[in-house]
Amino acid sequence: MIASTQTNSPLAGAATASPVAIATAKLKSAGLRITQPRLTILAALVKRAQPASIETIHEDLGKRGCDLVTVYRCMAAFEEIGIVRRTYFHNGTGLYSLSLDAAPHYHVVSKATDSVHELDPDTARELRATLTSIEDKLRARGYTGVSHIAEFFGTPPSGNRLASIPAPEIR
Amino acid sequence: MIASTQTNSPLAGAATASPVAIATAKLKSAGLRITQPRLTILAALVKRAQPASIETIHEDLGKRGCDLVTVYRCMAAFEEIGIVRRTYFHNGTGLYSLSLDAAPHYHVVSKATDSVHELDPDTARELRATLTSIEDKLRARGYTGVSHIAEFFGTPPSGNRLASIPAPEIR
DNA sequence: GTGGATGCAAAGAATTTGCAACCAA
DNA sequence: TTGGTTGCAAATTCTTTGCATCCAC
Repeated sequence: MIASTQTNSPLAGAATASPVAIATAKLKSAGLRITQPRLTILAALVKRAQPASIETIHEDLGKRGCDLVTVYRCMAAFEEIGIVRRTYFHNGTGLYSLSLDAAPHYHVVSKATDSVHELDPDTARELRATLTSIEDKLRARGYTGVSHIAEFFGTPPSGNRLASIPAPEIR
Repeated sequence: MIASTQTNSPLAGAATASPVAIATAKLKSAGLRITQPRLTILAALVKRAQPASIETIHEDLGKRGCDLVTVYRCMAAFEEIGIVRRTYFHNGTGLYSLSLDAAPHYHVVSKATDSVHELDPDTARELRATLTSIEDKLRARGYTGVSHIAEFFGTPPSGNRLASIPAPEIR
């Protein structure tokens, strides 16, 4: 679904298309403009590769950073056209991550530190299958605009505190 | 797990114990005090029987209502000892619901209205099994204080108010 | 009596909005 | 050119904190 929306993009079929290129193609096809702040934010998201707060993303921007408000607005726009997903920190603050592939990812968010670990592929696949089938069930019942969130919280074992990129697998 | 923590309560084994009585027993065994605001809040939670915002719960209190801040503090305390669960509305605001049984419930939260529908028992059971097994995996991996959230969002079909919300238990 | 709980006010954090200036298409 | 975007400031919303008073145990 996500991939198919860009078949008429100049980058379609380019297996090596960078995440930023894919995202900008989606921006364009959504009628949104490619601006410097957006490119910078996208680059930061790619680099971080895991859910991060608006605040964190803003800090990640560095020299070419834009206003915090712009990050909020961009993330809202990105979410709307499906290039980022929003999840939540244990206290309810929003966490955003790139979602250029159709398959959502799932994470274990540390309650203590701000580290985020991704579920291992097998576990994620199983969870995704379950959640997707429930979404389908809801659509069959007439629900529209169906989405979901699923997140795990916990304190990581002490040796595992490093939120590396890419996130360590948990099995 | 939750049920077993009150085996030494005077109410243990009483199949007819009211939700409020169960909750107060848990408060007592946690060393917390049984106050009028807490009793009123518990009653409101029982009556509503589905996730609600702090604001909504506060409004539900009516005549015997307490300060909004007290609701916040009580819900935090309740969550800590496991008699309520916190989930999230689509925009990230917290939603609380009683969780006196060990099995968490799952909901479809309407993006438009503030209605909340509970998943049917079979679907919930399947989802719960999947999520619980992942939690177990994390504990085996050394994580502590493991919990999760899982929530569905969508716009319900018009007229589908009957989407299996269990009749509110008021005893 | 005493420490936990509450109310009120005030602070804080997260997020949104208004509007003029700006710039991508 | 022109409407989408941005920055800055201010407003909102949600939640937490300080502290004196109060009350459950």
